[in-house]
Amino acid sequence: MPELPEVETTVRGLVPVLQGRELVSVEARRADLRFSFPPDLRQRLTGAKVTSLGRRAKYGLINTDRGDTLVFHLGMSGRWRIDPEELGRHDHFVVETDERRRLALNDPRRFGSIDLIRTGRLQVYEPFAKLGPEPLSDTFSTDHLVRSLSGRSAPLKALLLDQRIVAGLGNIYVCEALHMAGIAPARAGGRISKQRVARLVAAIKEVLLAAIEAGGSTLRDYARPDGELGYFSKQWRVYGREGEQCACGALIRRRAEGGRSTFFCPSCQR
DNA sequence: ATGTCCACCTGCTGGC
DNA sequence: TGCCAGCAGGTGGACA
Repeated sequence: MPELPEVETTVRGLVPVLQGRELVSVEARRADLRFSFPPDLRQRLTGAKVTSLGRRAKYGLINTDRGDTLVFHLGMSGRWRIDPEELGRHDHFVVETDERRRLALNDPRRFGSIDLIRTGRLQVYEPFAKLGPEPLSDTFSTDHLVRSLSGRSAPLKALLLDQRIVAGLGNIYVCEALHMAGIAPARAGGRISKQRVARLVAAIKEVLLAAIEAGGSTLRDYARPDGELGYFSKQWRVYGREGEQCACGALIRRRAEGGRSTFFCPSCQR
């Protein structure tokens, strides 16, 4: 379930296991995730101490005292398993700490990735270079979004999924934020009043914060091998609710666009 | 440049 | 019960 809140929750879940710990064992069980990591990754990580963890957009960051940052992306189906009893065929990357805690990056579809980057070069790291602002930062403002949408004819929903405009939103939270802001997903990006853009910016921040909060309370579900959805899935107002009643009474609709499903309320989203 | 579609990969669900 | 189509949280490349 990896959009920004899930990655944030994952990173917070890794902190107690990894922060300040030495990596005594690093095992790559298969290298062909979305792309292959550097061949010296294992050597550079083994014996290194984790100094801190972080997140950029949907990427998790694990910093070491050797000046390297392990960058991971969970793709569609990735998650970290904490202290798995045994390893399965989708546990592609496994580390063990000096406290004998074990972490396995599990990703059946292998759309995720890991990479090892010099920490000082993260800003010029290619996948990061084009990313837009963090949605929860002050840089992500009404002015920024108005500028980014200006003159664009693509559906607003598609533009919000563009990580160059705002980094970290995915299909679920875009649907939820648009519903919260009362804006139709198909509306052209450049044809939304500033006032409504302001409402949208607030809705995006609100829905992400709420999801992080809910995720934080279900961290254990997250790390578990069965990979259940966090509690926030129970708070979805439109996502996954085709045919159900919106709070306004109308029926929620689903529309497929470019291979993705959009859920919306035709009555309160205009 | 912008907009749109598709491939990448595996697993699960629902309909027949 | 078994099979198969359809669908799934992301990303980036191809194309018009």
